Amino acid sequence: MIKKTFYNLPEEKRQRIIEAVMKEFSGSSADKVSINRIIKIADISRGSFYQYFDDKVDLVEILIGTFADMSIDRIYQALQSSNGDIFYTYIRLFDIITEFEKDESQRLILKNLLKNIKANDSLILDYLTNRFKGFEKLQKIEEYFNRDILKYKDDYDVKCLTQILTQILKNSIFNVFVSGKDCGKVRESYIRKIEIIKSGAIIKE
Amino acid sequence: MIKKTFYNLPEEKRQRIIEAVMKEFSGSSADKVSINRIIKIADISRGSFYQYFDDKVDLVEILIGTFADMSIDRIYQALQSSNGDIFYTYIRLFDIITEFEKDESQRLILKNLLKNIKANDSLILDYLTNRFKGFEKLQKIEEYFNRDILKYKDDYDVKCLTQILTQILKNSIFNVFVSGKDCGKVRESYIRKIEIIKSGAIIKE
DNA sequence: ATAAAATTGTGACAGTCAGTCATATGATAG
DNA sequence: CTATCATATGACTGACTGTCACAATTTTAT
Repeated sequence: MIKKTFYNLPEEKRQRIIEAVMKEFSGSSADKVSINRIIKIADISRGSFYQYFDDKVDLVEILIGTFADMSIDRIYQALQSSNGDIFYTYIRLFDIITEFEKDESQRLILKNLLKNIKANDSLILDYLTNRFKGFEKLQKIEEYFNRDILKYKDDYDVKCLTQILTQILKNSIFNVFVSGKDCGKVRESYIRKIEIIKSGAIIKE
Repeated sequence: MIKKTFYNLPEEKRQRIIEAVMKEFSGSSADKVSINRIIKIADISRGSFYQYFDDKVDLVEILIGTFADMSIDRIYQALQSSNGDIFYTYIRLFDIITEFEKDESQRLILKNLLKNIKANDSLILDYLTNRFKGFEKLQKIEEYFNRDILKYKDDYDVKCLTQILTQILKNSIFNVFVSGKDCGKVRESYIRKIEIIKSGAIIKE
């Protein structure tokens, strides 16, 4: 948990720390990140660091929060404009997240961040979902989806479907940022997968 | 890379080390595993350890290899007996892997192993796929699947389909071992997801 | 059998790290 | 002016990994 002392800090100092964290994370993957180096770069004392943060996890939270802040408006907009089409929404999500690939610094930070994230960690997408919970009108992303076009309509089915799509999205994002695969090709394969999920893999008899 | 010196070791000593590794991994998650403790338990010197292994990664390889060895026969059998039904095969894979949940020690090791595995790490399933490459007659698991019942038949489509199924399988395995969710419930949801992928999520018009 | 060479074993050591704690400094209020 | 509270500091502890010069052992050659 990021402590309240961090938010009490004068803007200048807080920014200095955030920048040091970003610098460290663009050079080392999450498990190699050194608090020693960060306090050196940010020019704060060891004791101070532990007065602001519990541990490295807090630093990850800062970074993910930063990325989330940068894209939350566009995601909100994508949800609004998709008219409840769950498949279209997931394609838009991919595009919004891979926007970060264009900025070299952001790409590196995301790479190092994702590289060592635990396999079942919630990460950005779930972080965003949590953020959305704060929105008055939304409880879950799922509620956005128009069920009229879906074959299965009860909550359990919709949940299964979003879980499948989220898994495929996560995996594609990893292929782009961590494995460094060509974004266009990954997108192509991602869309193909969505198509399969949409219309089914077996022939109708 | 596990060094050849490790395999030159007398059986007794090698077993002592493997047991020490298993003991350590059943008590600590992969990132907390201590080489110090392992060499103490196995009663070998620090220098020796580094003559057998490069680093912790090798220990993970030992363990995954052990689990793979335990299940490879059953997986091979499952592939043979499924008559090329890719969906049935993936359900069998889930069942074979979750067998390990019944043994408390194996459950703990797998939990600690999976907990910190990098999100896009190959893991057991891919490890097994690689093993299969060693088999004379097999190149990839995919070649086992009968494409006649599939709507899409070219290589690209089959690859996309197996990737989707593998992702869903991985996620379900994590839910069982790491998140500690009820195996029966996870299985139910896993089968539901396979059903959706199989027959499609949208209504036919 | 003996010497030489290759392999394996050893633990002290250097360098790094995270987290703690007694103490110092600064700010605020009575 | 002093008491209280919030913040800052860096030395310190204990733990960790990977290395290296040297010792012991086994293998090979003579």
